[in-house]
Amino acid sequence: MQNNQERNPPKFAAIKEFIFSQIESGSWPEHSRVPSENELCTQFGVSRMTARRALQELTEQGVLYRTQGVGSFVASAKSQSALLEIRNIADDIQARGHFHSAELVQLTELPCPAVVATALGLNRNDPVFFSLIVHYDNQQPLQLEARYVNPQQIPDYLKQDFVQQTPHEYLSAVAPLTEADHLVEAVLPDDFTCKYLKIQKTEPCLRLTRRTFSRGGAVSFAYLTSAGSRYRLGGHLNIKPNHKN
Amino acid sequence: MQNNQERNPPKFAAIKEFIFSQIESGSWPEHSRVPSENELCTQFGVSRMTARRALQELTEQGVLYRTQGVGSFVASAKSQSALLEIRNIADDIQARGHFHSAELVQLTELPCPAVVATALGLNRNDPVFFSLIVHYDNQQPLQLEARYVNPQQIPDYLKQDFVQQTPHEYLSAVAPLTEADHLVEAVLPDDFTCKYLKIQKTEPCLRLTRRTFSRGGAVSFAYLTSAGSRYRLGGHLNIKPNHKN
DNA sequence: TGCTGTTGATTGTATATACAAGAGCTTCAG
DNA sequence: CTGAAGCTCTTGTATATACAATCAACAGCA
Repeated sequence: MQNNQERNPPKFAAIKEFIFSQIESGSWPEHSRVPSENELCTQFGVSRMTARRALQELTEQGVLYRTQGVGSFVASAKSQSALLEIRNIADDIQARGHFHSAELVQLTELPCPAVVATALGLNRNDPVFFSLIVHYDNQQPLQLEARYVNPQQIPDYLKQDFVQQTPHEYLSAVAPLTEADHLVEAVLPDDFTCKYLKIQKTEPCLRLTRRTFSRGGAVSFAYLTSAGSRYRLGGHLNIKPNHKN
Repeated sequence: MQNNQERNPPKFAAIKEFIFSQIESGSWPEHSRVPSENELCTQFGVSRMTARRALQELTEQGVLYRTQGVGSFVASAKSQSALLEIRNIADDIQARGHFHSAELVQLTELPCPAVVATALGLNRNDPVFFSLIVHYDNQQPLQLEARYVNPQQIPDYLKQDFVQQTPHEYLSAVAPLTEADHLVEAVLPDDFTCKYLKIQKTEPCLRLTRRTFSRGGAVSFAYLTSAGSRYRLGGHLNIKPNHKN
């Protein structure tokens, strides 16, 4: 795997990439059927065991699920990534600028996901501003933040610090969350997170959520995703109450 | 997998169990060679692809590692699980009793692991008491606790609640940790955790550590492992400062 | 001694084939 | 109309075979 010197790209890898790209581009939506083993055989001119291996590995990676006697299907985005759907937009807007130890890699407008709508008191599919920020600590990517901003609260938002907090300040800001929010969960990283945090697909991550408020109401909602192993050193995750407002 | 009704136990599974049992019992120590694919073919009277599948899956599970041209070897216990070494003892002592919503599934004495020695102020390989506790919430396994108890502090330990705290109380007790401890990390579950929390190998877990103290010093050290998905409902992880001492 | 090439063992990839098991559908008898 | 039987497609397991790629060890030569 690590010694892949373009010697002889395996056929099953090509099939995997084909299937993954179809899902990634949205051509094959959630829970839709993917070609059966035999169909892949004829499409790619390979034996069934080779086609099978591609489907098998994608299943182990959580991209597909299969049922004997029925077929293979695209797993839900929830099990893959909430960010997968916007990945195609992101590649164009990388590296917008540097602010302290953080980097804004994406800034766009999106229809509001359900979770965010609830958190910000908006309606589903109302427009929200979406930004993606990588936080660094001594040149090492430490945390990926997906931030949704309430457009109705932009004036208040601009008064807040944007990307100027250190990662430690971000983490210590978690405490004043309301009970309705997820506090922390463990997830497998999506491709986006892998890319920016420079980790493997199999390395579990920590995800925290944070809401900020002003007198006018909820201003922003953010997912803060960190590589689990980056926090095994003592002191990083020194959560303490931090009620400033 | 879940519909294993003893219909037709696959041959590759039998080979996997054989290899795993050899490692578990210590017959095949770390980094020792395991039989090659062809050797397993003749030993078990199967084809190479079947023997290969057994080795392959054990490699994916972190039990073995393989090198082309060389062979297959037993992975270090560190990459498997710190609990693997005592798994053979555990099966006998399951379901000792029920205390509220927790179940003590193992109780034994062990040489002190390095991490625990540091946490409790003991020397490496000093004897410690080890207990394994499954916490339930409404019949659903919620958390697996691996608790190491300082034998020198047993009197103080017996004064503390044993398995009578609710999972929520356990989590809220995290706050008074010293900075030297890991607070929270995301890990992939070992076989033990899979078994007791009824989750898949691929579902990432949250792991917290907790130390308890008395006037005499550190009393116990525990790993608290929870299925990540179990805590996505609001309110479970309501961490707040809880300095009772 | 030191280097090179060969050889054998082992794992990686791939094909062709076969049968079992599960799920959905059609057909047909009652 | 209903239920049972059968058909077909799908995935799961298994075999036999072949070649490629990698590594260790050995033999032979300078």
